[in-house]
Amino acid sequence: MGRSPCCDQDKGVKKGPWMQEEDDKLTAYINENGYGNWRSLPKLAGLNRCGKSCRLRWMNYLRPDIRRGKFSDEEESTIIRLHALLGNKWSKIAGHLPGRTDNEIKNYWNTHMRKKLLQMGIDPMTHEPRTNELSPILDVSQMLVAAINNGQFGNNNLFNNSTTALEDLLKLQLIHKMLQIISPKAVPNINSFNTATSVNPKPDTTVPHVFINQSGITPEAATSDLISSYDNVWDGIEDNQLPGLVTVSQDGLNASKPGTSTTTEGNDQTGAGYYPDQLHKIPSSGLVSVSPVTSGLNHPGTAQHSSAGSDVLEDWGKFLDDETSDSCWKSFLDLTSPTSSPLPW
DNA sequence: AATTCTCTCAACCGCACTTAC
DNA sequence: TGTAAGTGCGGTTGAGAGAAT
Repeated sequence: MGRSPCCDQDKGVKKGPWMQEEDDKLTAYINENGYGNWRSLPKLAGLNRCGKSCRLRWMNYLRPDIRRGKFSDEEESTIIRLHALLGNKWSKIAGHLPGRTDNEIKNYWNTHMRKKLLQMGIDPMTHEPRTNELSPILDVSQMLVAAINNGQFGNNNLFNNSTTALEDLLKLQLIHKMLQIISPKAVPNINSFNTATSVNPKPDTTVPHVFINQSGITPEAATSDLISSYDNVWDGIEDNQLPGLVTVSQDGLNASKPGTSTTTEGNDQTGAGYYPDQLHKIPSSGLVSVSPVTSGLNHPGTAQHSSAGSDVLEDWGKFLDDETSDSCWKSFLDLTSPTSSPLPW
């Protein structure tokens, strides 16, 4: 079905800014009769306007419950979180902000908040750190790859369900780094580990010691410090509590297993690497940001975009709406919500 | 004081979805 | 079931205001 022509488009109806007299006519008519059929309303109200124009004027300006003025910090935070969840669904976002119109929110986003996020190094579309800000995540994931490739986990014990203290530490550090990027003020500052030595877009896996703790603290002690810093944030961590989990295919990663050649051409050792079983399930859309364009965390250093984001969005929406959920991931999300701690913006 | 530039936001445009027949 | 009318939505535009030169 094609587009239907706009009502009265070619009948010389008035366009442009509304006059006070027109506002009065429209307000008076709707107050007395309500609104229902916008197409017929202009004629009935004595207005030489298109019905769409009348609807827009009423919805965005004349409605009595319109809230005007500067957006509050709380409203800003809400918009950011909802935009991360819903994308440019302005009317849906407006539904969560009483008195605000989709048009107003859209304008505010495009003129203020986009700039603000860009200044913070956050991509306003994906809500993910822009390339440079991903480096800490890449650092840690690269550390894992380097450690695995160089046998730092011992006799491949990552693959027989045993867990080393070092492995625990590295995993926790990876999550911690991600949380720091998402909300620097909301996560504890951990001084006991200082593993990332440089930002290296193409990690040198021939240097096995890059992840070794510089301060000499043992992995066990560092892990203990990190865990205690989060108190009960970590409580109840279990697999599969986050909607949109994907299982990373080892084959799809062009992976190399530990113990195999590290120099074979075409066998990617430089960041994509091989993910141990324990790390196969990763959030397909990041911890907080959920947008139609999702991050390719399964391949650090590349920007893999998913075209199947809608299902994940729905899952996230249901997940976040589920008040009964006691998922540990919800704890993470709550950690960044304005009700529990201030966001950096 | 005049001109130019930048920013803001109300309004428009056109597509897509829903509803009615 | 197909079609047209009605409506909603998101992207874009452009006039006006304020800032900068």
